[in-house]
Amino acid sequence: MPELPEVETTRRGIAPHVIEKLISKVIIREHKLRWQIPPKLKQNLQDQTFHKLERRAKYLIFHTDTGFMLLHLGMSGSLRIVPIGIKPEKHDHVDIQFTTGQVLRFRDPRKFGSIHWTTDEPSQHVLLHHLGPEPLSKEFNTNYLFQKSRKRSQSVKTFIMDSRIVVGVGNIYASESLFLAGIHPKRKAGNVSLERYELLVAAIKTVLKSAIKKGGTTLRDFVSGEGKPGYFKNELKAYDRSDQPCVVCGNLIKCIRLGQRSTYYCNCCQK
DNA sequence: ATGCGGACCTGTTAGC
DNA sequence: TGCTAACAGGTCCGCA
Repeated sequence: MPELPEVETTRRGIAPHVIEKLISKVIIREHKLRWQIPPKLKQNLQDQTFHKLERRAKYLIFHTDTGFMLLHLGMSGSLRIVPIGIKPEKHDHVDIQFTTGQVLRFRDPRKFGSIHWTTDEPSQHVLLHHLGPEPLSKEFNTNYLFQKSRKRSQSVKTFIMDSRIVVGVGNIYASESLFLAGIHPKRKAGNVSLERYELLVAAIKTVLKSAIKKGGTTLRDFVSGEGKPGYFKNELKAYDRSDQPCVVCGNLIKCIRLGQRSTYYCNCCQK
């Protein structure tokens, strides 16, 4: 369930259990996720300690004395803290055990997630260096987005989902942000005014912040290992609401495909 | 350079 | 009820 708020929630949830704890054992049951897990990961982590856990886009960056482990949850990945001794289930691919008696467990049924190791500055990593600004940073502002959008013919929705433009806007929050900003998802990015980009930037920040806040309420679930899905579902105004009345005008929410992804909007409120 | 479609996987659900 | 097809929160790659 990882969009940016879920990744951030995961980071906050697991950090107290993994930071400055001694790693006693690493178990890799499935080496091939989206890419091969580095064969040396095990020995790199053995007897090490994570000093810092950062998030960049949807990547989690674990700092050690000798390098960095980068982890992406893909579409179906999750990280849990469980006590040592709990039997792994079918899609529990990686365990990192600590001398505290706890295990950081990586589960990913669809195997779209990935784990990497780098000794370079993580921002220079081949998968990170091209990334656009964080949506909640000052760098991501009206002028930036407006400039980037000029002469773009693609839809504004696929535009804001492009990680080179801005990171962390996934399929759910793209629909939600455009709804909040009153912009039709199919409109050409180059054809949206400065004034409306101001609304969109504000909407993206508002939606993500509020979802992170909601995610905060499920920290306990993440940590204990029983993640309750759908905790923000009732906050959604457009996503997954096909044929249900728009909360603003009452017209039925529509669903179309854009870039092979379901896209929800109100034909009356979004122009 | 930009933008699109395909690919990677498995689980769940809708439809016949 | 049982099988099949479509679809799911991401994002990289290659081609036009």
